[in-house]
Amino acid sequence: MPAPSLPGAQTQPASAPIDLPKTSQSPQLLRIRHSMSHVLALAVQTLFPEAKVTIGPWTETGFYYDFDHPEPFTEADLKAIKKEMGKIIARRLPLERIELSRGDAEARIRAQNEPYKLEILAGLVEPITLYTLGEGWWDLCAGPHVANTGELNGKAFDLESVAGAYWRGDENNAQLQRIYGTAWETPEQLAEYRRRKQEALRRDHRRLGIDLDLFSIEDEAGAGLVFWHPRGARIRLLIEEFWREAHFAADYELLYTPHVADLSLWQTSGHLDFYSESMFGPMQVDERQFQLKPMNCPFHVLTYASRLRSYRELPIRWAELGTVYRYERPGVMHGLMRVRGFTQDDAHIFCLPDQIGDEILGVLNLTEQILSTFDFNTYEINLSTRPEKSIGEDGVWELATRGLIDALERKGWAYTVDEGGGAFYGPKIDIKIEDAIGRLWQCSTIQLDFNLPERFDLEYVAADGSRQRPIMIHRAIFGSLERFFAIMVENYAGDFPFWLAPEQIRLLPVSDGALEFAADLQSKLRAAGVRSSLDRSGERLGKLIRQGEQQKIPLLAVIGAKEAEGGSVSLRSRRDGDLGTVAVAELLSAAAAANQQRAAGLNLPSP
RNA sequence: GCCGGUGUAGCUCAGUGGUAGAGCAACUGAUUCGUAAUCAGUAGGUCGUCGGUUCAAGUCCGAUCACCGGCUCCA
Repeated sequence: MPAPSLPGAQTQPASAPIDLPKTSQSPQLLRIRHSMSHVLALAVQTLFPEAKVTIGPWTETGFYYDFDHPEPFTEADLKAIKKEMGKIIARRLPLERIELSRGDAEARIRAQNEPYKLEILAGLVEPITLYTLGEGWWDLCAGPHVANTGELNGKAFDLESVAGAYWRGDENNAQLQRIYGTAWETPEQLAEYRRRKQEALRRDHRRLGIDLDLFSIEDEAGAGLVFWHPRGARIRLLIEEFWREAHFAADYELLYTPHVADLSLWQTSGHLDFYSESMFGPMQVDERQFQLKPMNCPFHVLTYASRLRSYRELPIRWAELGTVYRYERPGVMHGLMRVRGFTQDDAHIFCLPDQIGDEILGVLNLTEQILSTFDFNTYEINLSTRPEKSIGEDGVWELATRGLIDALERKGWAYTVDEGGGAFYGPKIDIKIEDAIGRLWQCSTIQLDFNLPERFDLEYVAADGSRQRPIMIHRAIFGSLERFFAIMVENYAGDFPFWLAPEQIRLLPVSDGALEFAADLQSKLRAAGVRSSLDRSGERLGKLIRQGEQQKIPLLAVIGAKEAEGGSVSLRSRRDGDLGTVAVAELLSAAAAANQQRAAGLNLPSP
């Protein structure tokens, strides 16, 4: 019997997964998508002659085109446009490249009355090229394109959505209407693309957050403020416990600092000058103004400055799970990914200049250890160097940048360099992780800071008795716990490894006769530090199993008369299927060991 | 903040100006059951919020809040 298709069931592709080429990896696909955007523009101007064209590039999965059109495009319009595009493709219209002078191009654009094209022309260097599409329609374009629309597959494209977009990406400019589309070489690729979109939807942490009762965001409390429900809170606690353990092992100390502080602190730090738009407003308390903290760094800096420091103390490594609040504009919040209150796994290292390399290497090792525990094993590393507008002396920048490179090379991690991409106060390393469906997420960041030690006049006493400025390193591994949690939920699709599951084992009595034995087993599990629940609903086994699977419980333990008598359970694993009969003693020790080792599943002795 | 869309039961959704609905979940009862849904019953709503039009508003209009898809932003 085929497996029933259920919301909670794993969706497996029927055959081998189809490889989906990215535009940047396939010259032919690039031509297809580029031409497809011209076909879209022609279709729109055929149906809506008053629409003005602007730009229409390819994207990694398709293409879009921005139009200036007074009436918003509707879903029905999209359907009509798609139909018109189909007709254009079927006519096998040629696309021809024409090279012309600036004057000729300008004359042609004026004849068509396309104001945006005129603006684009002003920024182009000769030779100017345009591409025709059939008779009469053309667009300023560098290409390349397919030779004729017969190379486009009328069954391998779709229009996906309409969105607002600003002319030249500037919110002070006119708002245009962007039509997004996707296009592929074959209908099979389109189907696979749709399947992957479905898969991303299935993994959406906002969906899973509701289904698995992990967290919520409450209207009455405000947008972007997270309520962790018991199951989500338990997972977060497990993450935090592991994080603390790893930090102590890496010779960090932990800090707790206030959530608010006198506004002057943010004047000293400089945040008020260039960050105030992202801060919650100040509050008046007694005679002083207080500020909800958008960052933890000034607090760690104050802690450092609380007494005189010797060079013998350095490096100092202080970490804090610090909850910060930042004002995000309405309309930008997104589940747990972008919120107004979140917890950073922040740490600051104060060290001597010649300790930079070792310290950065230590951070890289700790980062790898922590991320790989959540099955993120593929990284993309970026090194950002000194920008034009920056503070600090050349020698310090060079020393610091060399320290970062030195650490990356000792770690053996390949990286790309973003010249001039650093912050004004120091160079940095950003780490992106790849998830189970190939998406990249930037979580970890390591930044050197020459600014804050200066502003707060941080010092240590050197060997010769002189006062020197320490080097400050900011680093976060998860970045934001909320956001990392969301990424992790989507990476696992809600199927948490055993050690992270809020409910690890659900005990399912076949009938009420097994309840007593099950209750006894539950207290044994609790004593062993294993999280379990006992279903007393009296429902039939089939239903209990269905519910357990839908709630993605890692282990279901069926308990009937047989098991009660033999002191065992019949185990069913969400990842590995039926595990057969397991003695209670074995279950207890295997489950406790799995927790201890932070394992994905139990290691049971073979039967 | 900007463009477009959506707010009806815990969840998914139906309801085209005239008595607020379904499925699942919940609760109660019966059933005591062996690996993805037992049966029956009960309860659950200021239709996001505020204002307006109308004899009458879930439905039409306005404002507002939130969410969704984007844009912009994210030292």
